[in-house]
Amino acid sequence: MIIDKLFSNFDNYLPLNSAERHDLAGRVIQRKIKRRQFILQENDVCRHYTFVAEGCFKKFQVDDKGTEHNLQFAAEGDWLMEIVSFYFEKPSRVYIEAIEPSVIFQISKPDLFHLFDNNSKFDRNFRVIVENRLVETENRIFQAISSTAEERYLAFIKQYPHLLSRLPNTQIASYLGMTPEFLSKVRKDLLKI
Amino acid sequence: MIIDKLFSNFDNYLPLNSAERHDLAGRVIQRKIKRRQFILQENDVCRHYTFVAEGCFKKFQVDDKGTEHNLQFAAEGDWLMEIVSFYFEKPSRVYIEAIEPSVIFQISKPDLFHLFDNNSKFDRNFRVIVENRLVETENRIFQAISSTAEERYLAFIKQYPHLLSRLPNTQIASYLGMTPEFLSKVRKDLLKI
DNA sequence: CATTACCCTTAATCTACTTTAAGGGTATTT
DNA sequence: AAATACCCTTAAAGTAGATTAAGGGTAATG
Repeated sequence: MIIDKLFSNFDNYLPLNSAERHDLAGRVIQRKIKRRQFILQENDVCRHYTFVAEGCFKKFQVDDKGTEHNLQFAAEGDWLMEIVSFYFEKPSRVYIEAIEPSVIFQISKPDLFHLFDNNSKFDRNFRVIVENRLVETENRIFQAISSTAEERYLAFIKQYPHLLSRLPNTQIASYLGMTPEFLSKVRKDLLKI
Repeated sequence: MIIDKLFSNFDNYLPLNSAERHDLAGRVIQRKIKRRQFILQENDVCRHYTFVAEGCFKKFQVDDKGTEHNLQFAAEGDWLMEIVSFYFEKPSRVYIEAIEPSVIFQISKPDLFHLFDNNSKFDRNFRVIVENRLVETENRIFQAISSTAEERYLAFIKQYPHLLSRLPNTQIASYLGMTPEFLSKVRKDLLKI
């Protein structure tokens, strides 16, 4: 069953017993998402926490010139959200779009808060999910302000080897904060060594 | 009383009643920190969540060449932590140093978990503290990968006007990912317009 | 009071990265 | 099968920002 991927994700934190799994299953919605389909657009309110069971998404923001900048990729086993929009019901500044045909589980704010109120293990688990995300973003900031384009690309390869073959280089360049042309040069120079 | 600054910080989330304030007060340690004093060094384990009641800190990471890169400033009312180090008791990769004489409140992991276990309001509040931090870091990533040095400096002025006069430009340049010399140029060019 | 340690600025030179333009390859759609 | 939309690469020219070096100002320290 595909929902087992959701259950076993919690084994990384505080694992759920069968009653808790049942509670969770009753509160999530399973959805099939096509390639190029958006599950969140700018100015919409983010109504769900999303767990990716299969496939891959990109979360990105668009600047004044209309250029997209990827903030996060999320593949199998990853969580996705736009926190301010979700908790404060503000319009989202980001888009979330499927890069591959995907299967996700989504949970709404009322359902999530119901879980929080009935069992503090959910509070704890979702705090850890956010904490993990914070660790990733702080690492990225350090790299963005301290590394060259080549160093950032090498760090990406090391951290996300499973994504490398699945993503077009244009998307990786956007994530790493450089142009696709320059990424192409970086890759060529690395082969020479 | 200076501890009221800690209590009233929670008014931004779920405010504490007097019993909860009493519980919290019994679990935090108040410390006076001198300018240039470190409260966390690389390779030490981060044993506390820190709340800044007075003064200002910088959290930074050092690259291979020995250059410091500021990840965060924390002044009155801000929270500071090195999440991975704190929760997993791993050696910290960052330093935290006082920029001004400061007063802080610190809470250890056992004391924090005691609060979590006895009252889920603390779980909830500390989740929101981490969420707020995540929002800030995601905004910074977007700026780091999409903006010029001038745009990043203008955004900094707008977001942290209270820090501008308290920090030397060398520290701001390190936070924004540029050299102090170039920040000086950016500031000069802005005056001309 | 003298001295050292920062800190800010300016300017010349250098380089990492962007922009623009173009050509060929491979999916996706019709 | 043709047409369109992506995608990757290369290369020339342009620019944002780094590096190096130097001078002067002001705050911390003996």
